[in-house]
Amino acid sequence: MFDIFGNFEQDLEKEKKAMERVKEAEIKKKAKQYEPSWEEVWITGYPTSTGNHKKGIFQTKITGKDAERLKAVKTAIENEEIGTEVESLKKFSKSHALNLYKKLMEIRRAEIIKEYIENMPDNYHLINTHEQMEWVENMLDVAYVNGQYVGLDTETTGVEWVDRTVGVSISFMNDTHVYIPYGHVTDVPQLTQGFVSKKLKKHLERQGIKLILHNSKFDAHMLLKDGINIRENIFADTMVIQAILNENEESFALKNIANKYGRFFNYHDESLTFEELFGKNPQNFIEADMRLATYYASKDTHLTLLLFQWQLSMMEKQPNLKSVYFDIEQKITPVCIDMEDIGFDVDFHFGEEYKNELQRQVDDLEVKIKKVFGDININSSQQLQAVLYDKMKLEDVSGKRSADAKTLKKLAKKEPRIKLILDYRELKKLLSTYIEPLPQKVRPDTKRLTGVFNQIGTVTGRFSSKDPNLQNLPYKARHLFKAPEGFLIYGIDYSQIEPRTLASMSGDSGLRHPYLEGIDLYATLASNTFGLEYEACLEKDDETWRKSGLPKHPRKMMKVGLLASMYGISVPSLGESLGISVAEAQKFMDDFYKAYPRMTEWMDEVVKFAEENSYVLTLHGRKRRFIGFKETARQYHAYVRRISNLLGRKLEDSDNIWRLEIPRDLKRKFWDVKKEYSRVARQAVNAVIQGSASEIMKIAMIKVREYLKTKEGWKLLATIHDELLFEIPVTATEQEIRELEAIMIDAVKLEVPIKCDVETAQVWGKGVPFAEYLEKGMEVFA
DNA sequence: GTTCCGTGCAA
DNA sequence: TATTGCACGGAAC
Repeated sequence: MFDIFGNFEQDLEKEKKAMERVKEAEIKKKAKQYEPSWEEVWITGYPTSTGNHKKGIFQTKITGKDAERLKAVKTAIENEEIGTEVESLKKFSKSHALNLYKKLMEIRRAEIIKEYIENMPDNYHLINTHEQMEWVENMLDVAYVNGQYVGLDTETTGVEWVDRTVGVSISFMNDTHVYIPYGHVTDVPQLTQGFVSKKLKKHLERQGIKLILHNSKFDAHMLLKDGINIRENIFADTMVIQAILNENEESFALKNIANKYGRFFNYHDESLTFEELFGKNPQNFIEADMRLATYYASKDTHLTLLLFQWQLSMMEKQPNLKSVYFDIEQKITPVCIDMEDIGFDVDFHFGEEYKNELQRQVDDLEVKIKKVFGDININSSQQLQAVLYDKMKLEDVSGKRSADAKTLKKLAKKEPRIKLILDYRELKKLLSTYIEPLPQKVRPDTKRLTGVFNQIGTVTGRFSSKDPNLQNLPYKARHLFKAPEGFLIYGIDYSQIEPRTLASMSGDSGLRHPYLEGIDLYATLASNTFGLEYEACLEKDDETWRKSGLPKHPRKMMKVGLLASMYGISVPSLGESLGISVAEAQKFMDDFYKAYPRMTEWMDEVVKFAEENSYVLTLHGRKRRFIGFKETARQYHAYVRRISNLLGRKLEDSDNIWRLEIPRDLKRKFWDVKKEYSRVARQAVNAVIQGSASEIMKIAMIKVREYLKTKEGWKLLATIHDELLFEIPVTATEQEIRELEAIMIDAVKLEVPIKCDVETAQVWGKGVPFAEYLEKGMEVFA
């Protein structure tokens, strides 16, 4: 009986399923015939023949660059610049769109090239005869005699040390712009490199000619290979000036600056970049139509001259900035060129030995680690996380499954074998980032290792360094660099330059006191903050502070504490880094600020200034701008007032916002604004101190360069923020070294004395105090 | 090949 | 939930 019903039910079920299949088939058929709309393809998506939903292109995961490309393609198709190139929009996928982007760029490029050639301005000239060269020389003469600006730029085979100049463009104030090729691959006649170099050398090295370039260091290095030294005549570098006018600039490429500000100097052009025109391979430029090359090259110097004149007018309105450029940055450029040209002497023998030794140790550790943690790639944080947190089930102390050194050190307390990974990381980093690659990066022509120093590499005024970064070499990697036979390396560093700057600028007599008296800064600060005797705060006294109940040695606390106040650290972070409780950290900072009221007041004033002006000023008038801070500050203070009203009392900095009895939504909004406000407030105070200290160094470097000109064989090798490195003949006298030190000390007059420490070394990083070297002689290095 | 992320070095 | 930087290796596209 049940069977019958069972069968019946089964039949019914079959029937139902059959009908569903028909329905599905119909849907599929419909979907197959379905032609998605333009909107669906890009934005909303549409149903597919398999019954799934096809996502719109913008609904899929897209990286920033691709998003831009896709938008460009969409717009180009909508404007009928290109077609979709598919029969059905169903075939229009993201990858198809990205392919279309390449085509689109190709079409635009061809279009622009054609246009450039057709519309060549009649004041752009190709120079390829002796008569024309004579004409150019005449104009250079006139410009020199009349003190007129001369725009200058080189075209090259690339940006490496092995690359060479293939042509030079020059722009004159009479609106004449020329390109002189000598290394192109072309049927068009060219003057020879030797001829052009000889002629240009005569004019470009003439003392006082006012050369205007964009990224002048590059051209200076390139021209030097043809025997032309322009570094003394770089009157203005428009890239550097732009950084003084706006340190927040997204891109300092000439074309980008021109596109952004061109309307202010009557330059209307959606100019393409070199890469957009010629692709990544410089060879394409060298082989390009000479008319196009002339157009492109001439336009660059033309543009540079126009940009400079606009920048000059902007600096006239802000005299501080004008002097920051002409008194500091302009004169720093040749110092950079010197350093980049000289470089370090490398100890290849030591490098080879050390490399092999490190390699052995790394291999050894790798074997041990794989035995313990399995066959994983130790360099992969992802794989390491999986082993530590999933396989070994270690406690996630960071809350983020971190595998960084800080976290691993904590984990190592429960699992000592993690120490192997820490050791591996340390040695592997040293080997693969420094010891192995650095010796290979020496310049082929000089066999010395040169880096690039960027005078506008930071928003505060400090230098940055790259290729390689000579400012962050670990101690052990510094040993790769030595003084050549007959020379010594000298390191002269400013002692506590940032605290001194703070003491000077804030006018806090308490802060100035230890410097004026020549006693220990941190012990003095600790003495005043904790109310202990000065003597008890020196680190040789390890007893008094214990009895007083302080959590750490007061001098050590003070070192971190002062740094904390200059960086604007949060109290919990200070507690963390000192290993004390938040309450203890809070009390510490309260006491510190109370002991140095003028310093505290000054910091508040800096923030207040930033709130009112959206920028702060350094000692020499450099600006650090915080766009939008006025508004952030307004919102922040409005929230503080609102919350204070709700609480019926003043909201304190030490209040924990999350524990207050106010609406949750308000807490979140306040938290976000406060975060941004505090971040900028920290940056503002730090920018004044760091920026002013960096100016002292820059001014010192300018004066040092003049001094070195009077010495045979003395070289400035590098700047590491508060330190200068020199290569100096062993024959140098104490008197001479003291003169050099004095130049740094006297570079800028502060309200406190400035002090330097001098170190002498044969190998970088293995130096001894100068006094010790004087006493013991070369023996001291044995 | 490009780009992002995590990590780690310096003052 | 600390300022300013740059380089490397892995991973995803």
